[in-house]
Amino acid sequence: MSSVPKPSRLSRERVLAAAIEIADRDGIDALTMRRLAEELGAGAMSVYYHVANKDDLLGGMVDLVVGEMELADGRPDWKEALKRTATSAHEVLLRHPWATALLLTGPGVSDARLRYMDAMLGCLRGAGFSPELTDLAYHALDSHIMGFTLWLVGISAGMERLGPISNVLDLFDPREFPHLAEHAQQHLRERQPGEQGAFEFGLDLVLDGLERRLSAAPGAAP
Amino acid sequence: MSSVPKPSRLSRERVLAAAIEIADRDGIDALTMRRLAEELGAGAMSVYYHVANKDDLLGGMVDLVVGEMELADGRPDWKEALKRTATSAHEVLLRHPWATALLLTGPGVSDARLRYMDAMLGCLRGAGFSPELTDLAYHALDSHIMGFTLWLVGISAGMERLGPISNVLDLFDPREFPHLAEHAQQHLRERQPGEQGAFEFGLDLVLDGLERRLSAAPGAAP
DNA sequence: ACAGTACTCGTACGTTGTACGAGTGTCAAG
DNA sequence: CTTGACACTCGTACAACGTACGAGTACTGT
Repeated sequence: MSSVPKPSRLSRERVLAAAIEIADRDGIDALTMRRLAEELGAGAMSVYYHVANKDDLLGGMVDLVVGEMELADGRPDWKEALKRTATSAHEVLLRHPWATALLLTGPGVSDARLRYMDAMLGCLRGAGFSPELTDLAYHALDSHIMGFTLWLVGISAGMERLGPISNVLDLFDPREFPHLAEHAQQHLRERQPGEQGAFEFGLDLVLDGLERRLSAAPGAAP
Repeated sequence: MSSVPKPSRLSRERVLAAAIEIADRDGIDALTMRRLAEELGAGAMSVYYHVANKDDLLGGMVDLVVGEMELADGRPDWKEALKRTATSAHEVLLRHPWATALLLTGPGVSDARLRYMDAMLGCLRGAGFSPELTDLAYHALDSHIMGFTLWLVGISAGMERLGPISNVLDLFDPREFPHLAEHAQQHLRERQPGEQGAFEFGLDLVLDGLERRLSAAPGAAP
């Protein structure tokens, strides 16, 4: 009768979507197989027909998240192209704060991940980087994207746990850690624009450095 | 009779040391409260007298690991000083592969961590960076250290899971991901020196960029 | 109508973190 | 020596987790 499967029927897509919703809303620890099944209005074990096990579930979720990222294209301005993918990846990962840790510690690499990597590598090679430099550049960029994002979601989670305000100076003695005190006050001055700026600052640092390395030793023309 | 507590008595130090040993040897997943107690020759619940709960245990472990890291000092060559802390942190984290993820996702900041941060911030301020630039520089450096290290331990673990050799080209179609294939072969050319070089490459990228930003806008003399 | 396939789910098991409270040893004061 | 307080150990028990197993149900093509 129904050409579209009734909402009571499950599917891998519905399972993954519900799992992502739970993780986004209540955190990755709240994502239980039973809780996921409940959200889907199904029995606990029904999920296992569409997903091999929890690792497979997590892998599928990460896959979808990575799929949201904008791929590096072959526009003439390679720095701009890389900046766009990097910023896109950063923003996507901030939308799904649980994903970054999974991406870095997860078991396997998904197809979407391979596509993302390949696009970035292609962008670098197209810009004239040698295979060796491309390799190094890729890891420098990826480290910054992942490292910065993971740090940001980490302290965001920490902030929430500590309550709304909780004077920062209660956490440590400004006498013992004078530079840290200054650093904390620095962070309280600006809000979101400051954090975003920090990501782009480090990104520009890496990109500018890469540009200099490129002009110092341009790749051999094939 | 015994001035030194008998080895059958536990202590927070003995508990944390045993926990780190288990995590280093068998991975963080093998670290169970029961397994830890067994290693200590004690009953499962005895551990809880010296440690509030598992989070406290993990926090204490991370604290010890961070304590191993070489602090940034005030030597005249600030780039060299930062390179030393960064490399030290990288090496320490490679000795304890489980620690990086905990450091970035863990609940609270420990005293050792605060000391480490303060030393690095102090080094930057001493080099003449303004508070704003110091803030940005610190996060750029930290992101690279953590991001690169976490990526490295991640793929190391992944490699072990995949078995000894397992031709890389079996993982994806070189036709579909040509740049990725080149990247993989690039990685197989050199061994350990290549990976270490990649960390220092990204580090130099950041440090060189910071030096340029510094000379472009030197900090105000206090 | 029937066989087969696709899918659902109730029950049950092993493992985990840890709350609870009863035990043991040591030591200072009476 | 007795007594009580304290520091510390640990056996039992429970709730929550991932998931193996197999019986149940619904849909499909013949």
